[in-house]
Amino acid sequence: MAIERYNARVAERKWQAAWNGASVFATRNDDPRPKYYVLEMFPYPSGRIHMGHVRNYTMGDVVARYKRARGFSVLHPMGWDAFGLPAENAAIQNKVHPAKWTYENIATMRAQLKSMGLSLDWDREVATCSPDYYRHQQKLFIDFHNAGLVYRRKSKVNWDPVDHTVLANEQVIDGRGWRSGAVVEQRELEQWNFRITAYSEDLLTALDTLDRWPDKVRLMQRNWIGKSEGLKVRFEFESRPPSNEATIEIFTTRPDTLFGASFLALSPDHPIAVAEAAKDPALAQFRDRCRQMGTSAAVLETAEKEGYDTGLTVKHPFIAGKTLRVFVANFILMDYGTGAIFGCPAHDQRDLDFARKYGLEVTPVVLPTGADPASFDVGDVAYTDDGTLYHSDFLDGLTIDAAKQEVARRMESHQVDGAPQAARQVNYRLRDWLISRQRYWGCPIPMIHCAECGVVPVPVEDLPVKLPDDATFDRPGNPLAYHPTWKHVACPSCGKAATRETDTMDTFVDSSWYFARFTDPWNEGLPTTRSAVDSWLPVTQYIGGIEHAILHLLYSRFFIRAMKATGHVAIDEPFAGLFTQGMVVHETYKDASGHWQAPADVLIEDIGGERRARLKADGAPLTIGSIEKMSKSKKNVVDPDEIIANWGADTARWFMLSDSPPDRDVIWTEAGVEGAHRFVQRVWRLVGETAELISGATAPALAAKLSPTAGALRKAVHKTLAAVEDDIERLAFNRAVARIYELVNTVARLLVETNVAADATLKGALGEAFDVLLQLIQPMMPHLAEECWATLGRHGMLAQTHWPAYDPALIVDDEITLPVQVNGRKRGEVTVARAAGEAEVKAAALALDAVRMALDGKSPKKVIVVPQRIINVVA
RNA sequence: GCGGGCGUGGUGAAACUGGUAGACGCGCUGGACUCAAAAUCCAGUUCCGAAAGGAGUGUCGGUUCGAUUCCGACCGCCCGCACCA
Repeated sequence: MAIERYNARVAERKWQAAWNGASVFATRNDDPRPKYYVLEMFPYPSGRIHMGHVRNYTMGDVVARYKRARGFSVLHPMGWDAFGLPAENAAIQNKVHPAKWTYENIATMRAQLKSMGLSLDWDREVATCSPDYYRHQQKLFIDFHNAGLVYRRKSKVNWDPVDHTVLANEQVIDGRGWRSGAVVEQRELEQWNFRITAYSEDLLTALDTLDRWPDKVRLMQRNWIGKSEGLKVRFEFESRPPSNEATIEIFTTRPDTLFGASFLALSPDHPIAVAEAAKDPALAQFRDRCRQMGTSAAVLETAEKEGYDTGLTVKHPFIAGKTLRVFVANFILMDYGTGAIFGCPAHDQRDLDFARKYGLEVTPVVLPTGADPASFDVGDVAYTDDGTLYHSDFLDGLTIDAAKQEVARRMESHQVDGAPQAARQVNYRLRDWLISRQRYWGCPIPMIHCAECGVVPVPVEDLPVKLPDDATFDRPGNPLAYHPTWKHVACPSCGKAATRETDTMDTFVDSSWYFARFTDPWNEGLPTTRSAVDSWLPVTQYIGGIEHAILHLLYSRFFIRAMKATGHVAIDEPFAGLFTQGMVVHETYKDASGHWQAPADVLIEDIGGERRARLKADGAPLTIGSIEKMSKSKKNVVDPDEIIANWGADTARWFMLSDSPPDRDVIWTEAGVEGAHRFVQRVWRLVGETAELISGATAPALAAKLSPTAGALRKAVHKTLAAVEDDIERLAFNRAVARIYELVNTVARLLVETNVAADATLKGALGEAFDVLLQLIQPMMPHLAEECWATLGRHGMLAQTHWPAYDPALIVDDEITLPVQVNGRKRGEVTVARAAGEAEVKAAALALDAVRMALDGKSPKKVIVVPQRIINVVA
């Protein structure tokens, strides 16, 4: 009987409709079963989904379907990170309103995601650009404001001259805007900030509780927060400067090296530097030069340390009569520590470079262990390792740590100009989160500026502050600011004419709480419903790209803390489990004139074992380039729509899971897709060939005494079941796939080699094998699994079926085969009873020909028997 | 510069806490079926060697009965941060 090929196009549409019709994936908040919240990072509606989405959402869907089958009430929602610049750029370039552009993209991408057969609860869909969503974000903003977590301040900002907007520090990469790539300029503007630094310490220490996060991400966040403990030290001026300060305060993490101090350096933006510059034109000039210097990594690396001697001097705190010159230096940052340092050239490379350039004294004060104090000297490399203090008076002989303590102790109790000379200080690299954006397509900041009352929050009953529909995009700058009427309102406090805040929020705000909104997106009155949000959060398993290791994940952690402080949630952390998946990469192809060519237009041939590429259209030879992340610029993209149309969603899903470990990059290849599709057809064919044979033969036959073949099959089936469970729990999808291949190979071989019809117990075992196999495949290839399930005449939909339990008795063997090594090299193997004692195992091993030959009549020095594992004979 | 990670066949990769290196996939080779092709099925496929045997997880050393796994040095690649005092 010929079996028709599996028609993915027809079957996938059919089952998607069937799941939808039965609302299989709609999740109820009042479901009493244990909850499991699996979430993939929601997409930006850029136009079409790409292969990265396919990989991300396939992984999440495997987890969702598996956990559902395991009896959990699974929340698996989807939404749209829908505000942002591309919509506004489209408005400028194509004269289409950002809302229209965005919602059309959403419609396209929703259809694409649905064609993948994802088990999503679409009833909970949210789009961050909808007033139904952002009204609640405005409420959160006001609550944060009232709790002191939002403030406005004039600050030097990173200004993107192409996008005409302010960027957060995190959005400046190598001195360029993260989206536009334009060199960022410095400007002073009144900006709204979230006080993320209020949680610096908590965000840092709580990383230790996130034991289901990758170490790498936790380390990145730890470094980003950048805690350092040190001392703020006040140096007394020898002579008061014209600005009339008595002291300069510096920050140091190395107070132990104070006896090696040879100068002080101030940031060009330090108040004293500014004040001095007002009277010293040369210093003013120097400051201008510093400001013009770029901030890109390339510039900084090559930039020389430069300083300007202010002529001011300060007293050394411990060495009577010693004075230090005060420089303004280009390498001192104003926004870290106090914007001033003391330089100890012997033990800091930058200070050393500076000292050598300006002929300043270099006195080593830390002696490496074992070095000779008489001869130890620092050349052009500062000594920054451990050692013992010397040349340091009362610190001599102390360790670095002890010296730090001693200096702090003495200075804390010593008064200078009416205050302690030093105070212990913890510094963080983390800065507050600047959220003001001068753009239209974002969540309006719900504040009103009144000449009388100052800055007043919009009353909650007036929310949302909606974006005007009739904005225009024909000139640069913020469309909200030059809209003729939108910003003019009455002050909520005094009723007089006032203006709205025209800044909108950074889109990272939108994505900082969407996972909470999913728990009850129907609540019109409040951002969250406490009973829902507290029972669903934290997200059990969050899956997304490593590129969000800092920004999105740190902001979300801050947001949950702020939402807790304002009574919107009870939890401490948003994501209990985090998984960062690798990228989808592809070969690149270039034609003779250096233009990139798309994989769809390329023909790959194997000529004499060498892969060659030609253009499909005219056969022109192409160069095969390196494997890189799929990107439009290199044209090495594969369109998910085409793959799904040609091969089916299940083939795409299976390939995404099978080839590489999920946290590593996966190389998309045509051959790999063909292989995946071959497997789809193979399963279908096996089911088709066997359906009639095993119909009606299941459990009853198993009760009888099994034939050896049937018994062996059952063992294989249950072992695979146990192993795949374990693999999916660890998100080791590639291993699960390999085990499923093995099981299918076993079944296929059995069908070829055995007359199944003659063995009733084997029919039963085979029936069970297919039931289990389809269940194992279901999370990964749900349509195929359903179609096969129906073909076998099983009842109901697989998507609603409970996961089978493996029989623990079947996954252990009565007899085991142990490798036998001689001197650590395998020489043979012995098969013994599982329960065999050490003596018996040893005897069996020594009886092996290979072992006897190796021993050559002598008795072994030692025989190591590792139970259930291995025997090693030491000759 | 600082911090972290990774180097396994032709190739994507397996090998849980030290215990049979290369499971599974791709590719390739041979065979069956076919007038032929596609599809499918069977067999083989780390390297050297006809075989017996030997070598082998970036390189060199160490610990161990036993090392892809642990330790040290080096080489190469990747990622994050970066004048953070």
